[in-house]
Amino acid sequence: MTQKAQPSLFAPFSETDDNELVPGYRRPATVGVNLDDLNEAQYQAVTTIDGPVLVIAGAGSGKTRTLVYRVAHLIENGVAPESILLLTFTRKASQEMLWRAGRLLNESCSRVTGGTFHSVANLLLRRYGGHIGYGSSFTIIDRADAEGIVNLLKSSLGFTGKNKQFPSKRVILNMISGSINKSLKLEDLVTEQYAHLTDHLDDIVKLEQHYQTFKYDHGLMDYDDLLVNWKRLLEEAPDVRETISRRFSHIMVDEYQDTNLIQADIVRLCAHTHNNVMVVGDDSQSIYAFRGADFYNIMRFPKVFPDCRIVKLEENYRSCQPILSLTNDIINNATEKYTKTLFTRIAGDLKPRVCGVRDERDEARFVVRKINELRRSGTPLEEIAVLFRSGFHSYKLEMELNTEGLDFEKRGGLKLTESAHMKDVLAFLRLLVNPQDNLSWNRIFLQLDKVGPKTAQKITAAIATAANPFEALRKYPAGGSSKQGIAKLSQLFIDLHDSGQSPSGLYEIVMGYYEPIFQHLYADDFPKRQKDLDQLKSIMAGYSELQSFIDDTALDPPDDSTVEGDSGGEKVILSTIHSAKGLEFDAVFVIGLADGRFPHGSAAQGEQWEEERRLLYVAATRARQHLYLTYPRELMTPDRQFRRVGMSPFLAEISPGLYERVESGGDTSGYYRPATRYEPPVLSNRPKREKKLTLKDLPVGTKVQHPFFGIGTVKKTSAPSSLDVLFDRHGIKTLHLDYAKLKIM
DNA sequence: ATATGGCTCATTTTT
DNA sequence: TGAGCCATAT
Repeated sequence: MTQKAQPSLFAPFSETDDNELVPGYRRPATVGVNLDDLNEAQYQAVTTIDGPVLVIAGAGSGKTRTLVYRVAHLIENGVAPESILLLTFTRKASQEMLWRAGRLLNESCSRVTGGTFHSVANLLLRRYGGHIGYGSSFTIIDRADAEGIVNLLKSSLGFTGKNKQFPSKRVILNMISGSINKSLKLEDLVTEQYAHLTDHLDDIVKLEQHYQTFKYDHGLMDYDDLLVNWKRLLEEAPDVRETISRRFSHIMVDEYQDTNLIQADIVRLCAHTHNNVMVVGDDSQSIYAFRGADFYNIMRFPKVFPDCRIVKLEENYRSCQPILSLTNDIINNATEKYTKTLFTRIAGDLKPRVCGVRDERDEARFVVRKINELRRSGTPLEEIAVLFRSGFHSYKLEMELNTEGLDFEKRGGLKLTESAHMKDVLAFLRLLVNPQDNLSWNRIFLQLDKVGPKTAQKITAAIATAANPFEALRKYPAGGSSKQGIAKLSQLFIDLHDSGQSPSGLYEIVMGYYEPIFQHLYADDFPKRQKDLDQLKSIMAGYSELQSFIDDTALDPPDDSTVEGDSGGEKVILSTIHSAKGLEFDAVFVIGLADGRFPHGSAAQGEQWEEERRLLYVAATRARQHLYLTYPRELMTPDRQFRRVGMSPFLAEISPGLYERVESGGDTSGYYRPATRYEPPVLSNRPKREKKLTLKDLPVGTKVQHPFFGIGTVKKTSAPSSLDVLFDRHGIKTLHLDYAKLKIM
């Protein structure tokens, strides 16, 4: 279990180590790596101290180990840990890597700088960015905020949802981000990749311009700006470029196939004084093309660094041969491939299992049963992972795990800071840092009674441009019904301003104001949400600067597991495939391998299709010993209809000899019928599993159990068949008897 | 004119 | 679950 000791992954810069290479640094006698553990190719990579190195590495070939060992080797050879920069791609992977490094390198590791491109960009811009563009007072916004802005703009520009064809805000943001990362004009990107949207080109371009202006006007920055500004900083401020390049004498990049052009440029610029760069990548695992990643970066690397050394890692140290044969087969079906045949010496002859299941519920039960079997035979829960294409594919499984009492940790999907109540609280704090932050103002006004979108926008427009928005708010001539609310709000900001408190002190003041609103707004489930806020409080306690807290929450949102900490440890990992990148597990389930779900329904033939295939490759190569691939034969559509679906084409392509088929079997509930005699079920004709409950069976005060919400008490019933139940952990829920699977306790 | 509640519909992936 | 739309309440 990875535990973050501090909110940031970094060895932060201290005020004194500004640019000179830690004079007087004495290298440790040894940091304790044994290079005999390495194979020839790994040894080459590890022991190269100077000059550029390109490492082409297959799945499970010990990339991370190679990188960590190299760090150790560098330190043993007199390189100061402070001057090593380790760039990785995803948060989880970078945590995992630093954790491994920590075990090996002990105290030396805490002095290595490491993290994602975005967090390092933030660090450097904060420190050196004053020279350029934005200056130092901006608020970094996350995806959800960016969507909010686009939303706002869509309505103010008159692009309402009447036009079904108009792309969703998410698609628009992907386009904007894609065009930046690929250094393409938005127009070109649309014609190339979103041909079906060419009709809306003008609107999209207009929206994009407004989006950029909006951000600039309100001192906001999104993820892409971070990288763009980092690059600008390096290009346009020679003294800073010099300083940074000297500061980090050795740069290493993991998952290089996932970098985009900007990131490749950044690496080149950072290394310009020494060329001590080592990048590690695998073109078969490129799954971020949708946001501008370009695996030709790998091909280009030798051109950018002409004297570079190329090392290939082809031996797999992770999976047993049957798994490897299957994953090789997946990637061999690719239309465009760069040959690299992996082999292994790992023992194990268990073939991967492919299992067709009736529907998601059956799938969930199958997975839970297998998890229990694995656990009985000695596999710890945290060595078992269930992977899927999209966040919501695991909902059924989550319910099933809950009823079984199995703990799980979900990765990917909604972050803590993306939930409404967290954004509410953060909005107040953000305004203290950046009073121009229009979005946060808007959010806060909307909380007030008798204030809707129109009024909120009016007030925001009136004050956010003022020199002192707080003062402007105090003087704002609020009309009739909303007057009191605004006065209270104004008073809050005066209190906050006068207090001069630490972040946790500010939190207390904000909560004094927000608590009643909070309980009113989320009347049905505020107890559960309250826990999140308590977490926020404990996180904030670790900060002395509000600004750095705001930045970290945008870039590196805390997840529940790191904060709750000592909740027992043993947890199954549920993860989107994208978030599972770079990790490995003894047993892996890949679920939802149905046509239309994987590959994702809108993936076109061609490059998108190939990326989906690589995605399956990434998923399957996470497994060490046990690999299960399941596909439901029937899925629920959004309108609660069941639809028959086929097996994922990728699964169908695999030679049958490479896997073993298993039946989902063992389902004793009686409603399972063999798939051979399949008939499209009609909901009302289904055999009833239990006698149907009516309201007469559930008078007020009855204790009931719900598969997801747990145990609760009936508070109110209303004809014909709905009832309010108070659950311990989820507050009051209104349930419908026809759908809710309630049991009387 | 604006706020609010009920209804319908669709729902990628990440920093 | 949220976002958009429409009808009704204030």
